[in-house]
Amino acid sequence: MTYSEENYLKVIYHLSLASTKGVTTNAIANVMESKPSSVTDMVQKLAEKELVIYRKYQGVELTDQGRFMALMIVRKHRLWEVFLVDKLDFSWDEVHDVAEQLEHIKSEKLTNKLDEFLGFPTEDPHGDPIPDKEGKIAKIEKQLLSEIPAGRRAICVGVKDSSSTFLQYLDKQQIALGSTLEVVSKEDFDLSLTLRVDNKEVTVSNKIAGNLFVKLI
Amino acid sequence: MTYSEENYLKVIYHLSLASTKGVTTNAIANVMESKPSSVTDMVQKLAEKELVIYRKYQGVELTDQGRFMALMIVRKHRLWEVFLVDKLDFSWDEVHDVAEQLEHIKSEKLTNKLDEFLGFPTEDPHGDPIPDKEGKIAKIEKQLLSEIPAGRRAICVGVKDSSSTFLQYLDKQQIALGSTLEVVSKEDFDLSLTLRVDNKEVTVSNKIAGNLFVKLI
DNA sequence: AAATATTTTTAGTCTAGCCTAAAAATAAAT
DNA sequence: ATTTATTTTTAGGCTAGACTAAAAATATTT
Ligand SMILES: [Mn+2]
Ligand SMILES: [Mn+2]
Ligand SMILES: [Mn+2]
Ligand SMILES: [Mn+2]
Repeated sequence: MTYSEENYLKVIYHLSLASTKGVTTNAIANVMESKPSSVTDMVQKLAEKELVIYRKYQGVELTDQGRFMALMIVRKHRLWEVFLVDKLDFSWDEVHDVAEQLEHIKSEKLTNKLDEFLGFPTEDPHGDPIPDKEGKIAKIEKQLLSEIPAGRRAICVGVKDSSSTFLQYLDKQQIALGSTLEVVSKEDFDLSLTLRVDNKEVTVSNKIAGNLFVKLI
Repeated sequence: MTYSEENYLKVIYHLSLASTKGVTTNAIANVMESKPSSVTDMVQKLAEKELVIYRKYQGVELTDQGRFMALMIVRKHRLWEVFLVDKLDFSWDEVHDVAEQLEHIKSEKLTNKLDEFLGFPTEDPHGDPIPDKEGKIAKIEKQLLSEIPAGRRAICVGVKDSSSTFLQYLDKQQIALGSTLEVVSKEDFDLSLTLRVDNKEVTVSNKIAGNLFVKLI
């Protein structure tokens, strides 16, 4: 498995979570910031290796083997993110690019020892679940903050967008995983929300609320 | 800097320690398990980038910039080896291959935070010195065990060969870094040595003794 | 249903990093 | 000082993984 093949598998895995149909060539190209023709090439190679099922013009789906490989990459990515934050004091907006590299290190022993060293974490610093060594991944109970009606309280449990601009915005608003958010009111006009966080009121746009995962309490 | 360029620089660095002259094409090809023609190719690219000085048929030497880059790769390699042994309970014969991968991770912050997390170690699990972030590397005082005369005592401080067969042999003989070795006698015929280690006597061949670094006490 | 737009695939190129085989330079032996 | 052996370089090829441009298939409008 090359570095590049691993990246394709991971992207296909993430895209396949969003839709039940086959993952399209263009969608992959967009995420990878490459060209559809390059994607077609690679997808045909992955099909040769039986990591995906490919039918011309119909997109691709992961095989069981392909999904397992993708999950192992996701596992490594998220474990390394935990390592960086918990052990090396990185902040949650600094870990992604380094984890993109570390996820390709090939050593089962390393992955499993790291998992143990970190205390078998179940979630990464962004609230995403960490697959175990068998590829089992917990389904985390969560909704988007934008779907919560006024008057309800919820705990922040994850982010949909984990770009550093978004994460730094949350830091500035003092919103972290585990924070309790009360939806004070919701504007009909732009769907912006007024929240109470730590006894302070903040207003966030619908776009912000649509990228924060919460759990009602 | 590609993965491959980094490997070349590192190999050139290691070979340049052994001889004062330019590092030869064949020597590089041997270590890299590749062909001299491939080496010539790459060496010309590195010369373009001013990482080495190359004169046809005369071998290469690192420039200051090239040496610094090589040292940063060596630094990462050895820090990761310490991490694997100290934090993840790898044994000293299991770390090299994984460190070969980890040494290519590009993040100064990661390297320096890791260094700090490990308590700024000065040596790796094989007794090799770890360059600091400026590229300074301590010269460790050491001799080969094969050069120690009978009757003297010495502390084991490093290995020249760090193949897992050799390291496992040392484990079996209960020789570790820090062990005190007394040279009880030396055979004239084959230069084999009888040592006292932990009040037990062991006989080791000249080949073994030629791969163990010690410091007289 | 036909026309138009979009998506996807194919065909052909390019570069990095490897290779083999042949030529050129250097080193060693006679 | 030649001849012979070794080392190194050049020339030409191959594959992975990207690209552009053109063709083919599918989706959307009219
Ligand atoms: Mn990430
Ligand atoms: Mn994450
Ligand atoms: Mn090593
Ligand atoms: Mn080492």
